[in-house]
Amino acid sequence: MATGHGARSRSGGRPTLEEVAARAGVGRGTVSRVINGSPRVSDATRAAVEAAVAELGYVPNTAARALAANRTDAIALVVPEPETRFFSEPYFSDMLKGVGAELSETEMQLLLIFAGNDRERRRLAQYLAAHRVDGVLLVSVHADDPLPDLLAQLEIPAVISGPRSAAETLTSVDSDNYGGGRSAAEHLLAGGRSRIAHITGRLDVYGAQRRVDGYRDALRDAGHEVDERLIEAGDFTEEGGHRAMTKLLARCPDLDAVFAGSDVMAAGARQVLREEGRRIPDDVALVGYDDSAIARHMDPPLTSVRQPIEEMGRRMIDLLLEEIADRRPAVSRGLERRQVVLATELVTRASS
Amino acid sequence: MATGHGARSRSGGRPTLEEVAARAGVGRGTVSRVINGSPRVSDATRAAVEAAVAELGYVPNTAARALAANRTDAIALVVPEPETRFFSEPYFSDMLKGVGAELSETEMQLLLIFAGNDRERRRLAQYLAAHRVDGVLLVSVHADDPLPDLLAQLEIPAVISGPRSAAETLTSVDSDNYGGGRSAAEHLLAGGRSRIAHITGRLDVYGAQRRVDGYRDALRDAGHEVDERLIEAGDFTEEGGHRAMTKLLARCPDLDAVFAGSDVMAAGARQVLREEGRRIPDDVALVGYDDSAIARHMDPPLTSVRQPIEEMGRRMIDLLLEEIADRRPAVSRGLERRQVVLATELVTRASS
DNA sequence: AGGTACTGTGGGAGCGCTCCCACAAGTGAT
DNA sequence: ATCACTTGTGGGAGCGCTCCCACAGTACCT
Repeated sequence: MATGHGARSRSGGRPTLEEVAARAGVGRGTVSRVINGSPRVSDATRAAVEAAVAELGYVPNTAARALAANRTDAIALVVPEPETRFFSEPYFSDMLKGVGAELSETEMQLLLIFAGNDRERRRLAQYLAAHRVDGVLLVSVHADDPLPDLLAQLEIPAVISGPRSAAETLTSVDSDNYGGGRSAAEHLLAGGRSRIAHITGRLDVYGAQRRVDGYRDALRDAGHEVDERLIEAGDFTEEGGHRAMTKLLARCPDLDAVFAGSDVMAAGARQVLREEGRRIPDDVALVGYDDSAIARHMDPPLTSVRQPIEEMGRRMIDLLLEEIADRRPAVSRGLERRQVVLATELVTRASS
Repeated sequence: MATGHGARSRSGGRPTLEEVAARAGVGRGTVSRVINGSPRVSDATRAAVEAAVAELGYVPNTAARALAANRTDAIALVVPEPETRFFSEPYFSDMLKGVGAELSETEMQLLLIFAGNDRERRRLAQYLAAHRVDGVLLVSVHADDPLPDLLAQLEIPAVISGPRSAAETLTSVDSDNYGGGRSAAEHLLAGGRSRIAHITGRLDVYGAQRRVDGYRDALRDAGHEVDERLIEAGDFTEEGGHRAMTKLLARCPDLDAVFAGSDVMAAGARQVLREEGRRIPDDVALVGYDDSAIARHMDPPLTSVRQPIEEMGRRMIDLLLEEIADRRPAVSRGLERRQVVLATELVTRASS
């Protein structure tokens, strides 16, 4: 029965484009043009359509649009880590803040996807294969992660937050880890320290390596020889910092400064120093990395290298949106790989 | 050009249902049945279709499915708080863990949506109006939040994690706050304490009120009269706990126990007690709520009421999926409102 | 033999949008 | 007046699915 031959059916009574068109006395195409902000519409028509949209409370059907236009208006922030780490590290929350801020300017929707274990990874692969997002933001990727290659194979635009190596093929955004490491060491040198130890981050993280490089070059350029016994590998955890500091102190009791590759590791190191009766900064100066909340609340407050993480998030979105916009014949891809590097800043506090 | 009259077009060369059907030598409908696990397919046909799916690497097009079936296979976890709180409170991370675990059994996708400020709230309203999710999980909702009503109006299935009041109309999952408050007080009474103070949570949070109720009833049932001067309102923050403890101590110097409405507030209270030279638990016994990481690491370790938050997340998903499944004529809605309450558990440590 | 029922299957008719071609109407040069 | 553009507009033809009706085939009763 019924006059209706489609409209007003299953979708829960929501108005459709067609209904808006009828109401405004124009064609379907014209309404579509107004909705999508095409300039090829006269002012009068536009006004009429907008009125009809408002009266009917029209909201476009995303599924129909996605089907017809072959895009989803959604991007995913993929975290190849268990939820736990995501929540415990301020890095992610800052990044998310920047991403969210930049994205709120657009119509894009952000999905947060964790891929910490095999099961989750398989789901993610399915998800990506179904092209349920227009692009992907990848944070905290280890050197041997296959995810970037999967993304490339599926031809899904992606931006990575820390390149996996100097030869990273994906578009990437990073802070200047080399410069950060360098400035930390230079600051300690300028303070008259000469036996400067370094607790590194996980060395399969490219950024951690770069910090070491910066530290080395700063010492060398100041005319010091780099004493390898003053370098000890950590793993970004507090326990790791604790362990490394213990070893360093045993090996080089004469050290007068420590540059830790993260604030959390600095906290671990501080505990050892205190237990051993070394005063900070009088006996040993301490510098961290990240300028996280820990740094401000530490006793004494910790000098630390600040990374513009929020800004990184914003830039990642910018780049990703660009990549999505000019998705064109695969030919021009990969040639002009883009790497953005943002400056770090040393925040000086009482620990040095 | 082209034999194709549709298939093999814009979608980036991904195989379609039709192509799978051709390959398997069956009709479109049959393939659809196999994909969706309908029992009305013969074993031989099913095998043939599955083979074709595997060979072609077929993955259903979500947009097309959503359009045709009027569902999205996605649900949203809506957090009406700024990101910051979300990250700083273990409550959310535990909840997310439970939710994720339960959801990984299904094909449903989880979206995390923050609605901490007006702008984000408007976006969320748009999002919900567009019916981009099949259901919503609501956590940490204040008494006067309009979100639940919006959801009801849009007829979107929703489950709330802490009811706004005893008269909550939405399906809800909660822990037994009354029982938790009661067990904390009973524990202190059993330990021979008689002047038991209580630092409450924000009283516009229903659960916080219920904890007070439990505390009151426990004292009353033990034959004590409730001294209102022993009750002071906090706000779930450490500073709030600090303030409240200061007032309580000034008002009732003879108190011999404190039940704080959260571990974080207990931490604030502990600091005051220590500064005032009260030994824990010798002079004053202390009990918290949440059994968070803080409780275990406090000095002395804090007795606390554990809520099964992960389990709550799982139950919320169960209920939501049910509601989505039997979405039927609005008539049967709202009548049988469902409230699940999970038991709490007192974890005894050295502070009491 | 006819009826009734159920099982398995094919394929038409949408879902609500975007894309794009066709075309009317206006503008200005020839 | 003619031609060549430009601007604005309508609507057909899909996008890849699900839903459901129709129907062939088989089985089991009368």
